[in-house]
Amino acid sequence: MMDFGDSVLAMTEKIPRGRVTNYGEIAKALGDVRLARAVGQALKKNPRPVKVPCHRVVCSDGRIGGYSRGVSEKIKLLSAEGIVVENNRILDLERIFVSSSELIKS
DNA sequence: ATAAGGGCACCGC
DNA sequence: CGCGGTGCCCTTA
Repeated sequence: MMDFGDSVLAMTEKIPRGRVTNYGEIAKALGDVRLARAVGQALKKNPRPVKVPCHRVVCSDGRIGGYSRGVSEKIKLLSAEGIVVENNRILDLERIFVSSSELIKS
């Protein structure tokens, strides 16, 4: 059960510290970009805090997106990793962005 | 089994 | 560039 969600969590865990990705990439890594929403659901459900850096997952447009515990907290976590967030937006997104290929790679 | 919601992505205006 | 509407998948009630 929760096979899908588990996969999502696994991908999320593979996101290096100080880097971020978007739901779509994770979805693509799982096979389809349309799974993006489902991905968000999986993270929202309640992954394993700290073990799964769901805060490193943002929107495809570079927006912070949402966060179960509050966007503010998410931004705080990102900042703590050196990720610059301005106006609910990630700066230098492409610089820290992790492609689906990277996620698929183990 | 059916219905509704959700941490989205994409296209069009 | 910004906003709004639509479509997909999965999960929970």
